[in-house]
Amino acid sequence: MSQEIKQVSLPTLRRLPRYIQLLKRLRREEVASISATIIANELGLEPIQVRKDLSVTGITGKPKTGFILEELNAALRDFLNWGNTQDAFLAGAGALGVALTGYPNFKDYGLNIISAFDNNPKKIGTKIHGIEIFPVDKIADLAARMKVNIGIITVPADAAQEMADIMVEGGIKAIWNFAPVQLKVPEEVILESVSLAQSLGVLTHKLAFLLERE
Amino acid sequence: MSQEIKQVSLPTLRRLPRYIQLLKRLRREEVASISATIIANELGLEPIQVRKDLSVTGITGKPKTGFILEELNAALRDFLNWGNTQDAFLAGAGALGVALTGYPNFKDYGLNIISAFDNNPKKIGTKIHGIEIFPVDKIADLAARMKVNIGIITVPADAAQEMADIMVEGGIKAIWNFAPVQLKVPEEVILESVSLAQSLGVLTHKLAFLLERE
DNA sequence: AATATATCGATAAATTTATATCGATAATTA
DNA sequence: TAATTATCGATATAAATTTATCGATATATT
Repeated sequence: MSQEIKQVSLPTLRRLPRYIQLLKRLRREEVASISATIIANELGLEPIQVRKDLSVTGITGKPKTGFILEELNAALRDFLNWGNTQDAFLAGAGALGVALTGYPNFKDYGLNIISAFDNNPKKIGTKIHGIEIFPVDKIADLAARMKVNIGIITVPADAAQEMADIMVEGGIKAIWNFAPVQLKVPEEVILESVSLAQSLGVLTHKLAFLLERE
Repeated sequence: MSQEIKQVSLPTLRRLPRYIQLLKRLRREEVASISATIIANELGLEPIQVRKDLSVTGITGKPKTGFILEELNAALRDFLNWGNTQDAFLAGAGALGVALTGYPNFKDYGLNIISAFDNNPKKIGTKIHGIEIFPVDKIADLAARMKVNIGIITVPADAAQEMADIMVEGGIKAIWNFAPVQLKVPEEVILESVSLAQSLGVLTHKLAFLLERE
């Protein structure tokens, strides 16, 4: 991590998208305002925690009624910079890569995958969900020229570090890693990993514990 | 969460799979023993933290050399119950579902997807990665009869809660949710969610912060 | 108009989690 | 064989995070 003036704690930051998800549903139900109490109930949190989390966005609520939904939504999205869509490259057009390019909600999350990359000659030149696939060795050059800031890694574990290096070389500033390895990147590069193993480990351990007690 | 005698903290539990991943690589390099110091260096953690984490498995190391790799690996996998593969149902044979069924490493993580379920009549009866697709309304009955403990949800957000309800009805004890919603399940059911939005939110916020300072 | 109620937001306390300290010990080196 | 070094593991401290308390205030109710 960089020398960032850590203003908001990671646990708080991680909860913010959950609030947005909830608001998305409530907007459809045309709710006008919402209190921290209700949010907490919906998400299984404590009202105090919700209030504290929301305060990082600078928003203020009103006693008795809570927060104006649209205002809160805007404040959260602004804090995560989701209104300001960033272009991204995706490396690895396998099943997971294809799934990600087809995910319809990323535009709401401030992410726009503009190109995919793969080593498989059969895939190069083809399109997945309207996104063209280029050879992997073009990543660095294209990223630099197009000033792409985000790189998504969906290649197998043993190719992931090389892919990260290429992305860094191309000036990519943030890597979203789906490969099951710990990548090494320079301090100033943001690295965020989605680890299925991590999540599954929590589940299997708890399940084992549960089954044991039966 | 249940009334579980919380022995191991969630942060620790979440790090355990990372240790296993590292060991997987080191095993191929035929390393015989490894110290907490080295593990910490590889994963960007503190040696003390690693030692404390590993201690939950009951393993002990030797001064100067550390832990015997195979022993450590076994202890970690045993703690997560990864040696004891559990059958799982997957609901939602879309792109993400397909990607998950094709993921080759789940068998190492104690997970075995045995059947998939979908509402699309065109998909029913077909196979993905050797796994047959059944109609969604069969989930509860089949889960109960086959004593399947794990359900994986990869359906769209608005169908996810219904799917969770069906799984619970079928006696499924642990749900691995990939839909971007907060599911409501009975207290005794384990719920573990993979939230792309959460992870992406951390990334986009940090990136915005970084770009702002340039 | 007065009272009751739900909620906010600031400050304080409690809890959890991470890190530091240090004696003991196995391997290595002099 | 003695001294040195790296590491473990137990205990203690520090830091981060969550939860509690409480006065203030906007809305609803009597």
